[in-house]
Amino acid sequence: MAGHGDKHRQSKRQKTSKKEEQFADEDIDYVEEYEEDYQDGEGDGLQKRDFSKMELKPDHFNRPLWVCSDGRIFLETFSALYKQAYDFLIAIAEPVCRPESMHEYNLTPHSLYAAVSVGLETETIIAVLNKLSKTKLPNEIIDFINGSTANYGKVKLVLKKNRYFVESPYPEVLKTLLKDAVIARSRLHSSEVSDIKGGDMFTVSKAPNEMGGSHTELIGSEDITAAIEEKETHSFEIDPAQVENVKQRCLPNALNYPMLEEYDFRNDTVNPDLNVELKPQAQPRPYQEKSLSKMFGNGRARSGIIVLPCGAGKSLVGVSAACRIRKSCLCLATNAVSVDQWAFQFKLWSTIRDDQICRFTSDSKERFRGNVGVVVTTYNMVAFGGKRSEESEKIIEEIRNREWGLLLMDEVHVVPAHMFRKVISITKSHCKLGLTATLVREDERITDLNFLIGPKLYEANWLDLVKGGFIANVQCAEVWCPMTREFFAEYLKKENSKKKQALYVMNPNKFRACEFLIRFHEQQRGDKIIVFADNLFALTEYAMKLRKPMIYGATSHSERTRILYAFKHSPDVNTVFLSKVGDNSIDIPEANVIIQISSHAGSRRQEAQRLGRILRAKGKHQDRMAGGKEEYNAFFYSLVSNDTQEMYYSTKRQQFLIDQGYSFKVITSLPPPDTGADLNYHTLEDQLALLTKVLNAGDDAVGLEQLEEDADDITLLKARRSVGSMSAMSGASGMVYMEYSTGRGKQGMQGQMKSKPRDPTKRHNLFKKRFG
DNA sequence: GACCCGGCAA
DNA sequence: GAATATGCCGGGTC
Repeated sequence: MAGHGDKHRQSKRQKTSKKEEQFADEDIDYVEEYEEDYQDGEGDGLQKRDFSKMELKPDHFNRPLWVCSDGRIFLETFSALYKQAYDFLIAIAEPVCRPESMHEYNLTPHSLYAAVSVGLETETIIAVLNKLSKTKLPNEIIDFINGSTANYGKVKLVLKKNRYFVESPYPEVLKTLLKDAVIARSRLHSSEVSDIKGGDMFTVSKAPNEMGGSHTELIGSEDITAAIEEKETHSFEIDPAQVENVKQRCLPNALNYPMLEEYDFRNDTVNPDLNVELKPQAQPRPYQEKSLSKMFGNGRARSGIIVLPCGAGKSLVGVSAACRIRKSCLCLATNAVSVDQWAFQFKLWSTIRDDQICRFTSDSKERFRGNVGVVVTTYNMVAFGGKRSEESEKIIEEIRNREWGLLLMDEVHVVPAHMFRKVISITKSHCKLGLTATLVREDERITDLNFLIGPKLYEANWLDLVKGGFIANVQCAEVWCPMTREFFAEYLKKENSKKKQALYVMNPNKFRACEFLIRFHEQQRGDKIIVFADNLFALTEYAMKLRKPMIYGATSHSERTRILYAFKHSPDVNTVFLSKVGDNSIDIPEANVIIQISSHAGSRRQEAQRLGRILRAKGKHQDRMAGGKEEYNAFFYSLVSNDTQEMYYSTKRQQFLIDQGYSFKVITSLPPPDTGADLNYHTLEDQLALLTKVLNAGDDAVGLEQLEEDADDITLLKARRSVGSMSAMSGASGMVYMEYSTGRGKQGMQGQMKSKPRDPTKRHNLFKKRFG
């Protein structure tokens, strides 16, 4: 326990100098061919950025960054300084696109806010950026950084005895803030202050003795020194109900005095300590350690968001944070299953006793004795507006009235913003930590999260985690399935988009591609496969025809667990069909292949979530990767019907995967030519029968009873052995059907260029956007 | 106490 | 804007 702590108590100054030392000491063995490689790429039209007007430093090839005057930054990932540059960039800028060889970042007021929040200072940012840049920093950039960060860190939001105070060493700053109508209106006039001048007086307190002798590890930290010099802090109280509004007014895009929320938990004598620590076997991985160091970098606990892929061990980060703060902790999850998991994780990683932790859901209302502990519950439970049971009423009152040291929020990206607001205004916490796998959400409310919780403290690069073997190495592919003549004719006729959808999802060629992939992965590789479909009709049809078990909303809980158990343990059940249920609550670490046959219009979040299902490192295949040679151990396929609306949606969604740095391919003929006679819907007759069925189903929807019967039928099947012919896979193992590829890999770019289609109009939108 | 169902909300 | 899944509650059965 103490061992971990010590590392984070280093002063910022020490850290900076250490970093600079590294830069200086780094024996850069720069190979010139890298440079040529890069020039080639550029020449090919890879990224037509005009760097020519910039003045290169003489030793530019030692430096990994291109900094443009508009705030964009490009990082060469093959540079010897990549690691340091990456850590630095991720702290000061937003990642835009992170493929294999060249990352793109964006410098924004928000990202700089986040940088300052984790302790970086204006001068440091400029100095390090300059050091890493191939060119002299554009003046615009220097001005931008100065202008954006000048006000940062001057105002703090502090919770004391259940009351909120805006605090600053600079009374004139507080006056500036109070000129804002919203903030002025939110101010509470504390009775202790003689308020003669009508609002100009602040509560003045001597700087608390927090930086006195006992906490020597803090000496040297610059904002502490600043506080010592000031000696006094000034503050005014605000209405707890207005906290959100006040915070919003202070953001970079408004008054530009963003409020830091830091919790000086070591000196909190009001709230009782929670006597828990990490068990010795809880050894955080390097990136987990790094995210914690961002949070606790100056000996206090910062509020903010940590982004780690699914399966990378978010819960250990959460539990570690709670163990470091050692105060009461409220842990919020999205559903009851997740609540159980969190309670389990707390007991697994920490020394917490059963009577110090309790779950609070609709069907388990545990209550802890004593005045301090951990409560795990759902967002719903806290934000619930309807009638509550008597028991719930009591517990929720306790939650409202208590002062929480840590508010731990799981999967922040899936929680609706209004729910968030409610939860945050109901609970009073000193520190909020949001955990998420991705900050992408279609409604673009990420900025809300930034001020509701705090800035992004750390974001792991997925590719680095892949290389470290912490998560699976995923091959993503889009499979283009030509519509059959008859289906396409009907598709063109239909006006109703729902019917159009039914037609392109049920496209026989798509079905055959799906069947082919299932066989290939089950039989050639022994993989475990999940097939996703949002469309219930399609899901049922596919599952029944292929005689595979499926789970959807109406599947009972016991049935779900039965199917999942079989999927995990039976060698005969290797494929399961899931509706949207699988997007969130169901966790299936065994699966390493995902096939999407239909999905919702352009939801990148959904995509990321599904990908997360297969991301955790696959033990069985892990060894192969350790051998040094890169090998895929997980696969993600999106099946798309050519020339339909799906093409458009799909394109938008796949862009996300590429930006995340996944290897990505387009496959244009599945099953491979001259194969597939043994797959379903091989004959025109069968295809037409399917067409009739689809068209009829559109009119009178499949009755629920029918659906239930079908479902029963399927679950019976799972006991039997699937009867597909095993010998029919000839020619399949060669994977010769790949046509275009992009993303990472040494052949990545060159391969791409060579196989680029001649006729640009025939190019997929994806490539138009990136290379056109 | 474990499970199931319908109604309701967001 | 419709459709879909989920959670909470209360009320049931076994």
